[in-house]
Amino acid sequence: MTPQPGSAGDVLTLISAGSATTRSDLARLTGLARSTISQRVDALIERGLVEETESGESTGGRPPRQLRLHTEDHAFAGVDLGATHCRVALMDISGNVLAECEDALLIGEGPEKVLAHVDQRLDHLLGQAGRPRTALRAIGIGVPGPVEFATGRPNNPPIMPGWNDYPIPEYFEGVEVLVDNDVNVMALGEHRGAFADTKHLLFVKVGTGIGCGIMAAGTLHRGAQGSAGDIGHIRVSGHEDAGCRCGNSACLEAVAGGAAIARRLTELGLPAETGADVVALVQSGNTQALRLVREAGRLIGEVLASLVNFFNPEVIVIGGALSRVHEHLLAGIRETVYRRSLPLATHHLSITPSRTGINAAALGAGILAIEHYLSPDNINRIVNA
Amino acid sequence: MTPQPGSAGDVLTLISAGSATTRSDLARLTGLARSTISQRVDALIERGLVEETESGESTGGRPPRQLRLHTEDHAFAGVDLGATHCRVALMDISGNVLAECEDALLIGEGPEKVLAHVDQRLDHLLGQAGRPRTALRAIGIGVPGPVEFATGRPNNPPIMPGWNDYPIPEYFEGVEVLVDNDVNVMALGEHRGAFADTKHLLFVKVGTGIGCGIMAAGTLHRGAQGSAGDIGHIRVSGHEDAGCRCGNSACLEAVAGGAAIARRLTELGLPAETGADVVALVQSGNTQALRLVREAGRLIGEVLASLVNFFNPEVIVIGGALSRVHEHLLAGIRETVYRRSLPLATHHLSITPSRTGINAAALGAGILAIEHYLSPDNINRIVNA
DNA sequence: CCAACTTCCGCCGAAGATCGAACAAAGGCC
DNA sequence: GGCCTTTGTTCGATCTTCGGCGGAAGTTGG
Repeated sequence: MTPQPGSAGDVLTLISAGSATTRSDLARLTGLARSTISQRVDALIERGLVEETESGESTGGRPPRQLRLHTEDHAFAGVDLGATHCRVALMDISGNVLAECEDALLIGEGPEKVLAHVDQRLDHLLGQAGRPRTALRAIGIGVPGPVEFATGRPNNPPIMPGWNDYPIPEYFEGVEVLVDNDVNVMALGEHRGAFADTKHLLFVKVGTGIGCGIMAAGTLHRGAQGSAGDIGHIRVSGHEDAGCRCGNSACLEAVAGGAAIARRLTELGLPAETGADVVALVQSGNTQALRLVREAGRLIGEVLASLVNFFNPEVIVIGGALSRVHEHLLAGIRETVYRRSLPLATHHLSITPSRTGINAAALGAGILAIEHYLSPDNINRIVNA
Repeated sequence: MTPQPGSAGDVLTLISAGSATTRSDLARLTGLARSTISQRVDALIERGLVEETESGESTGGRPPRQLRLHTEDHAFAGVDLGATHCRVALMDISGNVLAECEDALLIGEGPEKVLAHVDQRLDHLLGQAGRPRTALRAIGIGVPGPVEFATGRPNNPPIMPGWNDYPIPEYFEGVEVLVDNDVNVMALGEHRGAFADTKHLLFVKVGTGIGCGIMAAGTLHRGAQGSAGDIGHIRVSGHEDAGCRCGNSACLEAVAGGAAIARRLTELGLPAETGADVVALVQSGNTQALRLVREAGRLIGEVLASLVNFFNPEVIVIGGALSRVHEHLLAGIRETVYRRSLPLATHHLSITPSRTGINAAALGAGILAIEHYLSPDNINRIVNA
């Protein structure tokens, strides 16, 4: 229950985080005797979790033997299930992608069909990477709807017919499965990949709909029912006429989501259906589309301005399909946030486009799986077994 | 760094939280041998942190000796500094109030004068409780403005002239001092006092201004600059004409804060200046005042509806001066939140008035001090010294 | 009222974990 | 090549923890 540094799990955490690459580092960081560290490292090597690489640079004495995660024996999968697609990334224990794939897949087909597809893809990718199925330690899955994280069951998801309360982890046998909302895993992936030393971060996904993943104190904030971050249905002023699929009106998503922009473009005589169509129009230089995207940015910025006052994040990352035209979206967002939020909160705030891009969700889901496996508790269990 | 249950600090945490009251409980909860537990408990008793009380109920065998925090040798202070008042509560280590006092005090007098006043009050209360100054282990202070928690320095506080960047802890020698925003300590006090098993809670203070304390995963979320929870300057729709002291317009505080309501009542020919005046008018049955309070509730509810979608708390507690007429305020808040937030987030959400009342801040500040002192790390340091 | 049973708690030898000193290894520096 | 620095291992000493035993202090049942 208390920080008492020194278990094998802690040692591995330090190696995994890159905080320590040699036995001496570990001794210094943990305060343990060098002999004790050696013993811990030996145990980790014996379990195939750590390996020694070439000797490092000498600093005037014997050069230290470098340590790193042993990347051969284990595999992890990150699965990104969207409304109409499925991406799977196979990763090694240090987060490198070994193989990945993407196909069209309708989530509305229901859990059995979709998960069977995922399972088959997993086998395929494992074969491609030359690793046996038994190497697969954990799977992370991001789904487009709220999930009860502890059980991996979707919780009344609006766009996942047939999935309500379906126990996704039970479908896969012999592997640990973690299921979370897609925006949450994107936030996790972005945080670990690009902003690891940031404590409080918001990841805003602007696609067909609008959602937000929340990193608070370095961990995902999921809220009481796992529905935290559902900012798509926050009301924006001056759009009472815009009805939303949720039954209310003036929801952010109903005026600034990709679908909403597409609809308004269609009304202007520019046929568009999806966020991708909007992006295409903007990239073709259409000024109407550009104006609408920037206006959407302002509306999103209005909501984010409130959330900046409330949550006081260090970084806001903008991702999702529409972030492909992020310069215009960001212009609107920044303009509003910096005008409407308190100076203290905005002074050190940065608002940036996603760095992980299209694969954000799959990578984040994989990281969710890896971090679960590498958690000190789990490692101690493995080492002491 | 890892949960490795068993240090003296952990044992004390279990006793303090009431999770364990006997040595057997401790052995069961920690998984340590009974003999080891006895040794830990002995050390804690020797340091004057734990004491044995009467034997408990027998369950068929020898009755266990009950353990509890030793409340005699230590004292902690919680200080609530408002714009115009100062409350100090002296508490024992288990959070019971030994003595308290309240006086009018203008925070604008500046740190030296105000802190000298606090110091004198502390001596007075210690005398009243019959404890020497040396018994005072830690002081928690809540101030009406943003604070850099790590250093205890106010950060550009708007209503605390002369306090900017003043290192409050250094004023007190030989005692640990923790300084935080007043709303934060109120949230902490309310959480520990009434909603200890709640993970995510918002405490909304409606007084002259409007602020919010955030408990996320059982701990205070302070944000990157310690300005999290500053919801008073979130924009509400349809009140563009209402100018706010922050320079923007349509801020929640400028339309629904106690000062704003008082101003509007004055315009209606009902002279009022402060939140207390508003409360008095409502309690006297004035329908104009009642209408305005309810309307203020709706506006606050509009903002909270957004935050419920974003943060997904289990409980929202309403406190502050205006919560004395909470039935009317809450009616407006509930009405709007339940209409505008997503069903998943509101289904198990409860919105209730504060239970700790007028002393919320002083109690919360005291709890901040006590929890700091009782933190496993600190206790281990004390026991191993 | 007393014996049998249950639970609690301290004592103590055994087992295990950690430490630190000494030593070996491997490079840099002159 | 000799000396210095840093790294890593070996090994006995020390400290911690465990768990069995017995005494303490109750309840239960005849």
